[in-house]
Amino acid sequence: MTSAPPPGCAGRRVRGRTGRPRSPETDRAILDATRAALVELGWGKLTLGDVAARAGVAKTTLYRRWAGKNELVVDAVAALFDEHLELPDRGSLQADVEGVVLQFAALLERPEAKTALMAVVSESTRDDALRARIRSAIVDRQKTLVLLGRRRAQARGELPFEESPAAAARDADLIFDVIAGAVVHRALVSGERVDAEWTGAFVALLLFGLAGRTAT
Amino acid sequence: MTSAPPPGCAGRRVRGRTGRPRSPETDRAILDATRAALVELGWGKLTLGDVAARAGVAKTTLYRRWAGKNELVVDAVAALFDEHLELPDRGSLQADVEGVVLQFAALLERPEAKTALMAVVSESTRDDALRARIRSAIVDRQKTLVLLGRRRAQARGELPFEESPAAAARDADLIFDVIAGAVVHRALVSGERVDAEWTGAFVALLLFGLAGRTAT
Amino acid sequence: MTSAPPPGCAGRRVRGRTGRPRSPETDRAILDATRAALVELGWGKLTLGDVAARAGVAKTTLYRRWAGKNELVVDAVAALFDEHLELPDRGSLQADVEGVVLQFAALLERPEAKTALMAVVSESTRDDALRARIRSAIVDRQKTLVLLGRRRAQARGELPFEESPAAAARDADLIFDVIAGAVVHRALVSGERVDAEWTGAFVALLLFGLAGRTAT
Amino acid sequence: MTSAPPPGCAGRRVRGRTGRPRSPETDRAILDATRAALVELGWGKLTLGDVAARAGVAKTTLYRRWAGKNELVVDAVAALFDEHLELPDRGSLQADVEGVVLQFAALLERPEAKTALMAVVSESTRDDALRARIRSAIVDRQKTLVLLGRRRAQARGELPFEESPAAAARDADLIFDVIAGAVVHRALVSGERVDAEWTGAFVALLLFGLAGRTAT
DNA sequence: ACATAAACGAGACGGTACGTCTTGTCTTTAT
DNA sequence: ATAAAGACAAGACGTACCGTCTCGTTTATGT
Repeated sequence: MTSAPPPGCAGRRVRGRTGRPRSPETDRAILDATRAALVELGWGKLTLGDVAARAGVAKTTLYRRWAGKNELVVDAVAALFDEHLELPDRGSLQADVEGVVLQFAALLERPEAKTALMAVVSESTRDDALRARIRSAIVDRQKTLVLLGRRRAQARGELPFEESPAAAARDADLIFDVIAGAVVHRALVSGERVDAEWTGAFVALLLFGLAGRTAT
Repeated sequence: MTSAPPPGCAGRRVRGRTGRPRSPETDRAILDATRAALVELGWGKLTLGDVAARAGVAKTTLYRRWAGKNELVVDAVAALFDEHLELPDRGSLQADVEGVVLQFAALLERPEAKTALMAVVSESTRDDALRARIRSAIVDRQKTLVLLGRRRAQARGELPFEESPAAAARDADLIFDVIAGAVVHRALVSGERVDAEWTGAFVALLLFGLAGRTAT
Repeated sequence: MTSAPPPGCAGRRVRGRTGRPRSPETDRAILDATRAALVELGWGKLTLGDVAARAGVAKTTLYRRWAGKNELVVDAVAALFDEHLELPDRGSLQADVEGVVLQFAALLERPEAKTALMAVVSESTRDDALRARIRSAIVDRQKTLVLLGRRRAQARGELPFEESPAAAARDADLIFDVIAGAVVHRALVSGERVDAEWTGAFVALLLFGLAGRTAT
Repeated sequence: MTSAPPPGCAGRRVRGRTGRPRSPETDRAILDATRAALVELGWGKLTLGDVAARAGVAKTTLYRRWAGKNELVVDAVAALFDEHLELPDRGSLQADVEGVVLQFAALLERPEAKTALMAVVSESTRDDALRARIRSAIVDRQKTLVLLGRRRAQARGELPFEESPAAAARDADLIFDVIAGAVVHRALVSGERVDAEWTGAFVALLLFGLAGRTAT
């Protein structure tokens, strides 16, 4: 999960060849400014006029490329996920899961990710286009980690192969929601740190279950 | 989780006995109007002026009792949680968990809960007072369900007693984050329905773990 | 123009004899507070809540006695005119007029009089009741000075007796408007000081006219 | 006093050449709306939001050009003075003065002038910038009429030439305060009409003085 | 002495306007 | 054609006062 494909900013249509071309540096400057503003102001106080000023860019330019605050922030945050999530092989399913949990937790400690993630999710509950954008820019990218981890565990013999592709997909979705959900809830709703101790306890629960732990 | 203690709206200080007392009907009218406005407009478009108008109340009156949008919405949503979450004894740990998961999912399908919950969580990442308010008004109330469920399961012999109060508290927190997190993530981030099938699979995973399921 | 009749605050009706009587000190405290607030804040920023607070009195008490800002300020300012305008006999018409002009100018240098006078006049252009109140509380009191001065000048032989009472009244009104108008305009509109030099030139003009001055 | 120089609205600074220029029609629309609102509502009830709505303009646009109610109203009223005061040669000093007095009186019968003039004068007692604005926008323009009238009277031999420029200026100021003050006081404070009869008596007094009238 | 009734303080209340801010569009000049 | 600057209409923001109201308390009578 390293080389990001073009951020796919919504307003960008395939253009004719005439006219002054859009500066690609401008894209970067705006996204950087967005992240910086998120850190300082949070979602609620973030304004597009302020982002434009920070980026040294006219508001017009900003609106030419993104439809609004939501779209801009999704793109700005998506880049963070691309840069910071990966799944090196740590030799066992348990170690792999613990690794990705801690990585995800580190990401969620960044103020720009923390604030923005919940905010855009909140907005997406009333905006289908936004939900789709979040799914493709953020959720689906994370989900590949689950698929990769399972494939490795299956190769090691830690997990059985699935009976059908449909069951496999359902199961991956479930595991993804449990892992991502637990980490997000711990970090943002409960407001507690996701440290090694909690991670260990969580992965134990995930692998062996409430009942399984009892038996152990 | 039925009889709600007074909603504890923050602005209400212990006052002297002089002056006209605040009308308690006004409190209710404002909270009802807030929920109605959330359904229609969502968090982003919600306006305190609009809430005041719906409640047939002056903006001043509203600001006299709540410091802002966040505080108001937390109280308005907290009431929903109080009214709609309970844990009737269904005879087994598995049935109890499935019951509460479905109940929680039904709550999260209400548009006012959906939008508002994530929005205030997002804001709480930059506002400690708000986080405390959410914790006491929403999170802690839900957490009692976990404690109650565990006590029952222990009474039935499904779960062992904890070694220490500290360990018990840590474990309850973990279980709570896993259940609530998974349901919220499924419903709001992944945007999929939390139906009986998913619930069954999730509870199986929770009870027996990835490894345990394999063995079964 | 010394012993003021009761300030005649509008709201005071003849009451039954039971019930707690209104405190006369409260009247004074409110009028004093009004003048003090006028000095500090001016007409535009003056608020009745602030006056009440300064007087150590509840807003209700204030509204029980005066209908609003205008009425209150007229009464507060009228007292100033009562206290500060009089016409000692200085031996000649010229000296008498110069004396009253300087006295009036001194009054208009008080910030509370300055601001309040023009403000209530402005309001009175759209409020007949207020105009009547100003006339009886302020204008008529000043006008008696003109009548007194003319009587003295006639006794000295400086001015002839009028042919008819109607002509006498018209002439007194004219002289009053010229004197008061010139002083007010100089002091408040032109914003220049009314000093001995200007007063001398003005009274010379008033007595001898543009043409008469030329001849002299 | 016909062709008005640019109204000189305070907020207008010399700007760079980029950016959308301010619409000059907007200026006119706002000033017209201000006068209309003054007629209907008077100074006290006049609302900048209402003015903006009448002018079909956003409040922001209004505040971009004027600092507040006072400044706006001064400019709106100044235009009236520019349009309605002039001094055609009527052949004699007496006729000239009577003409300008009646003209000024007609102006002061307009409700927008009546209310607004005293109100801004009242505010100007606490605001030096406002006083300066009134002086340059209204007072100084009127004063030129006095200068013009005197020059004509001197040319006709009705008045002598002044000994020094300083004395000339002092004298013009005095005459201006007497004429304007008397008319304003008669019209607004005493609340009586300035008709031909009063005007005749006033101009006679002005030309010949209290003593001079007696001799005649 | 004891009721009656108004005055009084405190402060909630429904309104209205404030002056500022942000949004997304539009219009200009400059590159 | 794109960029920067900034005007613009729209409308929400949170605050301040308005004038009214509802309380509980106090202070004069009139019995």
